[in-house]
Amino acid sequence: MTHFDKTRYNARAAIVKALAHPTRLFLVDVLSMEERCVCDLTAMVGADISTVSKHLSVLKQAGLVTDDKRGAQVFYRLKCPCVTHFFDCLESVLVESCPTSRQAP
Amino acid sequence: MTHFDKTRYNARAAIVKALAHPTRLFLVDVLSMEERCVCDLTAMVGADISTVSKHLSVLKQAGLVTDDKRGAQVFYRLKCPCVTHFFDCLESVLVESCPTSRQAP
DNA sequence: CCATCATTTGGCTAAACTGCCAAATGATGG
DNA sequence: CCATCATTTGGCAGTTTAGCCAAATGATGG
Repeated sequence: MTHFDKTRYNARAAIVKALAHPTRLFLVDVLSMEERCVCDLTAMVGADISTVSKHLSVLKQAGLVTDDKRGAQVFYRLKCPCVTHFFDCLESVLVESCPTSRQAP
Repeated sequence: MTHFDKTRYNARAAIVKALAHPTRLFLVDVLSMEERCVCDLTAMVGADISTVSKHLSVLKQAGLVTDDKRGAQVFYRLKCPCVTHFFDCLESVLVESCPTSRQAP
């Protein structure tokens, strides 16, 4: 693995790490539909608002979402819609490894 | 977020977590080409063999790879080829967030 | 059997991550 | 200005993760 490779895989891993939490996956899923303010997201997640704010900042730092302050509220939205394809792939991995999905007989 | 949702996002996060490490992303990338034994992978990664073995077992437990013992060697291969699409998506996120890629003027 | 090669497992320390509370910051409307 | 609402930041305790070494397991070939 060359130095160039290391740099590349580190960059990729930074993005994957940002997604590697159930709450953050949920946030990405919600934001893929439409933008939302932090208080709405907090209500949906059901955790402390500071916790949700930190999760959002992780996603933001990874370049996955952007925020937009309007009045006292901050609205977040998904920056890269392609992230949604992630979920299709995740589901197919889940189906693959799920004991109920058998190979053809 | 319902209990069902929580379960679903936990399951997805388990897979994403398994990918959330540069070495494991590298392993998936290599294995997407062809199967490899642990010693080959270890040489490519350039870490202790026990470290690589543990990374592989993380990927295996997440259902991303399978292994196959032939003689004294263990060969790993990618179980779900769709994971490769991940990388395309990751790259586009990187391009998006890269300062050198500007918006249309 | 024994030595050897390939791999996994146990264990340990350092580092990173989570989630909550409390406090700070910022905007809004008297 | 002051009180209030929305959000972020600091900080702490508990949990998880990473990577190395050493030891255990498993197959192979005398």
